Amino acid sequence: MSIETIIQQATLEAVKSLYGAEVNEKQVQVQNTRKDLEGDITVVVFPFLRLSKKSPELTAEDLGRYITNAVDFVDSFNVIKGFLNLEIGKDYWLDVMTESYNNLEYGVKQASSDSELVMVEYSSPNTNKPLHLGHIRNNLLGYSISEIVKANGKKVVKTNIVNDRGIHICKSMYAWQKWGEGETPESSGLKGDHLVGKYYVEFDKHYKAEITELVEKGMAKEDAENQAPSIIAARELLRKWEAKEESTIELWKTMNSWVYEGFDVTYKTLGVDFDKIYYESETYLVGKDEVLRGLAENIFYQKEDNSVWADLSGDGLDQKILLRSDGTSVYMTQDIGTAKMRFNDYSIDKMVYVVGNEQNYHFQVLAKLLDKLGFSWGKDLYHFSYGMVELPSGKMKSREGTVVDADDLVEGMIKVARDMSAELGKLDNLSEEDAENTFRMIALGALKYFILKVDPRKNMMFNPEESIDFNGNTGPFIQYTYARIKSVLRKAADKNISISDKLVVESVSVKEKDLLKRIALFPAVIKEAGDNFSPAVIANYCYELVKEFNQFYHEHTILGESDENIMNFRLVLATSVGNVIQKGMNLLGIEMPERM
RNA sequence: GCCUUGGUAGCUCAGUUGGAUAGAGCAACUGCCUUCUAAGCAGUAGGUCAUGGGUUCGAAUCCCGUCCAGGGUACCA
Repeated sequence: MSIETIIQQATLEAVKSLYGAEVNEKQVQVQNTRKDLEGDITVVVFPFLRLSKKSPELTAEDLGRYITNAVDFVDSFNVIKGFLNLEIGKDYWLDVMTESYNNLEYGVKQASSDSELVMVEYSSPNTNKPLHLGHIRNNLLGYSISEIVKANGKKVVKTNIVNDRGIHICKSMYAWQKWGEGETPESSGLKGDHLVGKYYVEFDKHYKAEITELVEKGMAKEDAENQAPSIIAARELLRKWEAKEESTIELWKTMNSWVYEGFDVTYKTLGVDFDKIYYESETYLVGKDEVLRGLAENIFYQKEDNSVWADLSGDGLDQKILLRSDGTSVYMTQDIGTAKMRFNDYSIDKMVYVVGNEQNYHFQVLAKLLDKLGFSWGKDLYHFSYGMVELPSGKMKSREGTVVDADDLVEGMIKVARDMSAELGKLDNLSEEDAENTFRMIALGALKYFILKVDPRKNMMFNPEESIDFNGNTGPFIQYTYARIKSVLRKAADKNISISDKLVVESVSVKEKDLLKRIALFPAVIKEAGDNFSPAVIANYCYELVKEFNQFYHEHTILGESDENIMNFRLVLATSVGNVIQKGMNLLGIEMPERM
């Protein structure tokens, strides 16, 4: 049980015993004591004043005396205004340290066979262009919350729904047919997804030019957009695809396979993975069947032009189209099919969709539709809605060439890590392979931390000019501290200093106690991150812990300490800090280098 | 128009279920490498928490209004 809970219970008892009144747990506010004041844990007594009918000071005195007597861990107390500050004895802190020292999984709950099964959908790329910075945020968030949910004792299935069909891929296919001259990833030296993306851009260029030309000839813009030769050709390809025309399917398969090879490289670089991948080409017909069933059961209705609609006006939403007048599927239809397949494949207790906040409305509607179709899990789906990544120039737009490509970004960061490392004269005695691996860890640590430390719900700003920092509140700062801890432990081992968790110390200093307070908080932090689906909670926690350790590290010697007990204590403390930050950063998908 | 999310230091961001004097990093300026790794540490400066009201012992936090910005809004995904 955490110290906060113990104090909370004790306060409840105290109020009951002293004033004869029951109070709600929520009225007991327990918090960490301000740094500059005496004490460790503070109880706010204002809520009890009307029960005690005394001044805040006297009420706090009453409670302080009671709690000090009742709880072994509490050594003493002081009162400032309406705040009761309790001092926790060293035994409690030593217990926390021993636990976090011995248990590498400290703070983490293990899943059991009857644990809840959570499916997390993330990434969900289109196959017509490479991944960019926005996808990076999606992938990192999806991977990280999967890890965090696991750490909260749930079973997790990571899934990816690949949007491999539709007009967008046909655009790339058409452009490649027309202007590609048989170019392949091998012949061009381009990564597969970049090659296909190149033809998507090529398509758009010609398409735009055709529209301009038609408009100049006096056609209305809307008509021009529908009658430009390129778009007509792309639609023709889509029709052939749906009719399973052999050469079209063949081309589609080939180009998609190029893209998948490219994506796999990017996923591997980012360190994300999936347990199960779905393809919309395999789910959209399932969705269509479900919609037709809904129509037969009068859940949906059909208009004169044969399009199928859902009326959600009774739920405070609008009319929503589910099948076009030509009978083809829309995005929503596919999501219904995908959901059905998933719930057939797994006994999912909770479904989480990691999708940008521009689709908030879509998922509101999806939940309602699934519910109407009789899927019990429909209304419980959780849309993990994250904000966009903005550039100083505004939104990322592929047409305007303002997208930040995922592969380029990572490549650039590795280069900066390498250069900076050389400048600082680090890692000179490592093998080239080990050094390269470390640069990669640092670069990705910087990128991942930069993205995950901000509240996922908010839009975030990324300035490519200034790029991502390696100093201050960053991933590398945390990795650096970790590497130094490892270095101390290596040196201790070299000197044959054995570390024991049988701790014999007279007292715990203020700085040491601050560190132990943080460590004691770790299980609660994991829970909070899990409850709120927020990697940022973990990131900011790790930073605070590391910052405090760095201050400690500069003020105290560890290996040079003359008192053997104190040296042993500090080695255990350093190890505990190392364990906790490694675990925390791993929940963010960030690897920790032994040296840097 | 309607729905929705946000606005905290020059910039990027934290800020626990309403609690004590508003917190970091970057950028600027000052110190500190013969001391376990200076990707570090210590310090200076920088704030009308968009704005006006309300709720109460107490508001960046909760409620209402206003301004500004982002997103969505029926055959794109």
